[in-house]
Amino acid sequence: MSPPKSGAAKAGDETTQQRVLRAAVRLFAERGFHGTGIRDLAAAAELTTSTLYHYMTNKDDLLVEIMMGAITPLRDAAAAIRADIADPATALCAIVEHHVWAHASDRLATLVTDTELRALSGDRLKDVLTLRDEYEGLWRGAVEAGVEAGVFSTAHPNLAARALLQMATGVSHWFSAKGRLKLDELCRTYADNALALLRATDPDGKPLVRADLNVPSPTRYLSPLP
Amino acid sequence: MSPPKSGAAKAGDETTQQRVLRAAVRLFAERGFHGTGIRDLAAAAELTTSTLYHYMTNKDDLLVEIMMGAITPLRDAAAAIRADIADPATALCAIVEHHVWAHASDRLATLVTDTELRALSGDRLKDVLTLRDEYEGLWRGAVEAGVEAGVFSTAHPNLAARALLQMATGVSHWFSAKGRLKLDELCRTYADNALALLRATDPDGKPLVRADLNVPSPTRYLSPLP
DNA sequence: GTCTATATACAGATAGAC
DNA sequence: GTCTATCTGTATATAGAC
Repeated sequence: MSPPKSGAAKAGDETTQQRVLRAAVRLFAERGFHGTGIRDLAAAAELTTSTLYHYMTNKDDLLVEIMMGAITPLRDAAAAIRADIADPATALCAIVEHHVWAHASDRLATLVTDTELRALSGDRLKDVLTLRDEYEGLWRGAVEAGVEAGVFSTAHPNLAARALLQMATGVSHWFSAKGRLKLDELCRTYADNALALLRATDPDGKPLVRADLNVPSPTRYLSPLP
Repeated sequence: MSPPKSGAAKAGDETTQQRVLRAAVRLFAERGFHGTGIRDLAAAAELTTSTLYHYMTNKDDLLVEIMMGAITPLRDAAAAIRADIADPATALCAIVEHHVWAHASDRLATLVTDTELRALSGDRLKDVLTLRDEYEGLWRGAVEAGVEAGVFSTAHPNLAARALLQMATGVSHWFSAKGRLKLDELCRTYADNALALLRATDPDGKPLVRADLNVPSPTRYLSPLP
């Protein structure tokens, strides 16, 4: 009930915890988890190391927090898309586009999530892996649904799903908002690439392209921010 | 001229330097470069830390050596394929298959190469990046050649090339020789996926599949081992 | 909530005997 | 070529005053 002592006054202001998370995401992405020291982290968040420990329990848990925060909305969005959209080609496009959109617009957090799994072990690793496996399962399911419906044609559906996922995840390695390519055009192109790779066809056997479909905007399935 | 004091007697034996490299590849892949200590490295190579330094200059250069050793043969093979094979679809398949073959059969070294670039800086980073950019350029060129010949159809050839490369590189994250999928079948599937993604067609406009082509074996373009 | 100061362990790398 | 011993710096994390 009492007003906060510092910051967080106006809406849109960043809490100290968010500042810590943002600094960690940037440094973990630039230098890697083990390449980032507590002192680097504290300096980037403009805190002393002791104060830093007031806002986190330890470095490992900070990484888990970043990863969970990146994967959970992806899984929720993919689950919602599969529940909402019956047409396999449209659903797959929506999943691909949401994934690409997230990896481009939250590039560093997704990059950390995809590259620092080996820094974790034990229960922390298990928790993140469980979530990630759920998410991958939704991709596999989307591909399989299309194969069963006769819309997709691929010799190894599971292999294709993994290939598509890794292709789309790669966006976080190079995307720049300053580049020539607009975000929505990028998403559409990856959806088209996915349909092509799966040799998607309409009932007449004609190759299916994204423009034939009514794919919802990638921002449609945003999770409410914490 | 004098016989070596220890090991390296019979052909097929491993020199101490090779043992160091092998240990480094395994540990860097498992724990990451910064997650691997000099002591871990020495223990894995069954040496003391001092003796380890007799076989390497320092940890950074060891990483560079691993990366160069992984990328150089890939670049050489892709360059040879582009020089040898005029047909764009066949050349692209050969490049994809060689890449997948290398990433599956030398999984850990390629994984390290693809994930630890950020551990390098300065000239060391520049050297590796130069080589990697050359390699990526060969992929781009192969895709563009097919687009210009009217064999491939894609809205963003450069984007497609990068997507294909990242898709194929992903193999090093999960492949296991013990799995059900045979290596040659894996290579063929990725080549087919690549043709599909590029919407490759024959002169009659019929979708092209890998079985229509005369693709050389991935082992055809092996570099002689050092 | 924020600080100074520090505990304790380990990092990469080397000296110098044999 | 291999060893024991060690240098020097930095790692994560905490104690305890304010």
